[in-house]
Amino acid sequence: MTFDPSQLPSLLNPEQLEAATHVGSPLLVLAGAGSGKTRVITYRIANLIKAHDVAPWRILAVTFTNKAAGEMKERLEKLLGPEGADVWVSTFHSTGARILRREGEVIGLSKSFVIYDEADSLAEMKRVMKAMGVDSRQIEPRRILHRIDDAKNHGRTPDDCAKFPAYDEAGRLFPELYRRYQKALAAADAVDFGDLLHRMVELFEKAPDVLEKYRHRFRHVLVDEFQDTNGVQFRLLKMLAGDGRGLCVVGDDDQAIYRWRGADVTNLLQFEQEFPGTRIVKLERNYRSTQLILDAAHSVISRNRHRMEKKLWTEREGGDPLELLVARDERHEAQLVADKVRISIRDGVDPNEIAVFYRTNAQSRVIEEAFRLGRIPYHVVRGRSFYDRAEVKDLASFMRLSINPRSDQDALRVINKPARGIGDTTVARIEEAARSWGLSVVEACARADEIPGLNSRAQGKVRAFAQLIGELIQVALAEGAGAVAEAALKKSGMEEAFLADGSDEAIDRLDNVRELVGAAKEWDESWEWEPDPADPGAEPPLPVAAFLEQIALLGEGDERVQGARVSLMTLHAAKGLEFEEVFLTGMEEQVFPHSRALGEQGGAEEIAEERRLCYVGFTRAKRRLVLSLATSRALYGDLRFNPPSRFLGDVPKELFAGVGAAGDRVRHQARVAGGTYVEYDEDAAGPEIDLGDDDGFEDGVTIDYSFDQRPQVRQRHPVRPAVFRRRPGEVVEKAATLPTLGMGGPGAYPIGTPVRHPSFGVGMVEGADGDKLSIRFPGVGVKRVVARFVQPV
DNA sequence: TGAGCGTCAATTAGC
DNA sequence: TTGACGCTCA
Repeated sequence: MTFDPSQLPSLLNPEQLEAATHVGSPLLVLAGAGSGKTRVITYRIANLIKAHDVAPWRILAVTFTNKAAGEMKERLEKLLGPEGADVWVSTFHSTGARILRREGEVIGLSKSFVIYDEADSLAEMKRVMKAMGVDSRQIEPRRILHRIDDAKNHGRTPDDCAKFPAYDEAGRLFPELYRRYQKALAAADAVDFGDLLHRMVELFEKAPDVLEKYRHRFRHVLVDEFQDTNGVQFRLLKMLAGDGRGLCVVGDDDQAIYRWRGADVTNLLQFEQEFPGTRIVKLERNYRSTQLILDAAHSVISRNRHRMEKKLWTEREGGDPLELLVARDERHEAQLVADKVRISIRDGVDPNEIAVFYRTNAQSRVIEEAFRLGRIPYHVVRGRSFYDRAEVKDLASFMRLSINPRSDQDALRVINKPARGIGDTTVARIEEAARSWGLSVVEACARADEIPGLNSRAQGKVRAFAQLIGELIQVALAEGAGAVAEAALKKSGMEEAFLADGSDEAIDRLDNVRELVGAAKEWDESWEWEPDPADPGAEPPLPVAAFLEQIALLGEGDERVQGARVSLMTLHAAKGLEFEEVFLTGMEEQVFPHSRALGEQGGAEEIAEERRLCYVGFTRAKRRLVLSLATSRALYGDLRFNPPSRFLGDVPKELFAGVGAAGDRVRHQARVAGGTYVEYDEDAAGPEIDLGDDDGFEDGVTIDYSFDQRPQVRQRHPVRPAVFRRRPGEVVEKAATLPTLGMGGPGAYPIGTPVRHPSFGVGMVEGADGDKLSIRFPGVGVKRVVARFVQPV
């Protein structure tokens, strides 16, 4: 139970030991996949406390996800007992929330500010745009929010942004939108996720004494997944860590897969320059996978440039060869995977130790279907689906109003939920009144009789809403989170409305909100306010407030565990996990690497990131790695024939089982009905594609996949592709061949074909895309119509 | 208010 | 193909 530092040499390998015990200079731990980094971090913390007499509350350990933070806390408490609970282990964002909650008054935040999630922010931005008269169809609110987030990640205020030249309408409006958005947040006493970091910088800059307090307090700062840090996060770290003597960062540049989210690997790559005197420790010994899997992973990742050289090794030599499943199409692929999984389970593999990965969420559908059909228990690992449900958010909004009635966002969300006769017009009048009086929506509602334009019936309903919130406030002041949740559910009429509806869907929703009530009650039982040793005078927050903070920042969290099931997830979601058997599906160009990374806007860095993603996927596997691809795939409504992923080609074929392995030359041959042949050349980066003729079929497409000239798969695709594409969006062939769809009968519509359309008359085919034809009709112009609506003339 | 329909677009997703 | 969104009509 109690940790003894003298045991460390027997618990850790030499590199881990150094990482865990080195003190006196900044420390960068390059921790390869499966090298035991969490172990190192926890032992390091334990060692600081036990061997160096550092008070637990002087240590700050930052992670990216609540899950990681939770696991670390748990381990620490196991190692150190109650003392472990005094270490600040939290995400960047919770750290921000915690400090802002305490000190935010300096920058105009009350102690009860709310945290907006994306949906809240989006709604707020839409309102800002509307108020400014900006057409939200012309300028996407999402895009603006993204830019705001980006600005915050770089520490830029609206004024800073105004200094940059604007290239378009959106750019011209941006600073003002940003400014007004921030103003709206401030008025609502709210912050968004970006603010939790950005405003902390603001706080530290405005109040050096506050910064000094925390800098002095946190003698040791540890950061996990350091490759995922962005600009502000690094800035905050630098502020807190000073010269960096107490700073220890742990990360792996090969697992940097969040550049698109603002993460900047250069934080890691240039850490040494930033903090001279940095000690670098590499953890290359892997405790997870077989050597064979590591070799495969290395063959993929080693093609990236600009990486910190490292190579994983393990004592688990050899291992089972990789497997490659080549399927006709995505359904077949799912089928093959399901079959293999079923066999594994039958042979005794724990379903919880099996995972299926894919690049995009859309791919999960067919896999789920195959699993359902095959009666294989599975679950799809997603983000925070529970708390994102509309009904759950509604109830949470009521709860937020109970501690912060100024949050217009929440007020507007639930003012008519369930429907209580406060329509759009009434809401608009309330908003207008609130604006002119400088009051919040709830405050304005309380003065319903003074709002211009409301008839007495509307006044009554509006006043009742204000009263409802007033009652919830009373409950919040006197009782726990559970009581508030329950009161909100009952008094708002939500429960009644769901029951009155009675449909399966309504009952389902009711179950969800009841679950939130249950979660709040459970929270009340287990939560207790622990004063911070460094700040004993702080007064405890209301239990509801603490609960809401928790769920605002929480992901799926403690997902209710329900028995043995196979996990389905995206590659991104797979980071940090491990499984005995891993199935990596969709190993095709355009799918993985994703077309977005290959297209015009995709550069070398995008491909490199896809490659890292592949590396992450491979290194999740402990014992067995199965890769699969589909030679044809229905995507965005039409059929694509994607060559095998270049990542397959990177893996030496000796690592694969059976004849014909990846890395061989792959040749496709296809013939399209209607006499249209498509030439398809690919550069050497991907396998060689050759779509020729000579399949002997009248229509349909035949594709040969051969590996080293030995035919592996030869099959006829019964569906004829409308168009072949070389790159997304680019029509390669001039003629379009259409599937047999009703009226037109089999046949092609080459360019120049005259056709008749029931409403536009006779026109000439100019092109095709999917099952749509572009046809020029005299006097009408070019129309895109569904092929089955036209007939050849 | 909500169902129904046309249009448009189409990774990844942490807090 | 699917899904989200905004608009119209009952």
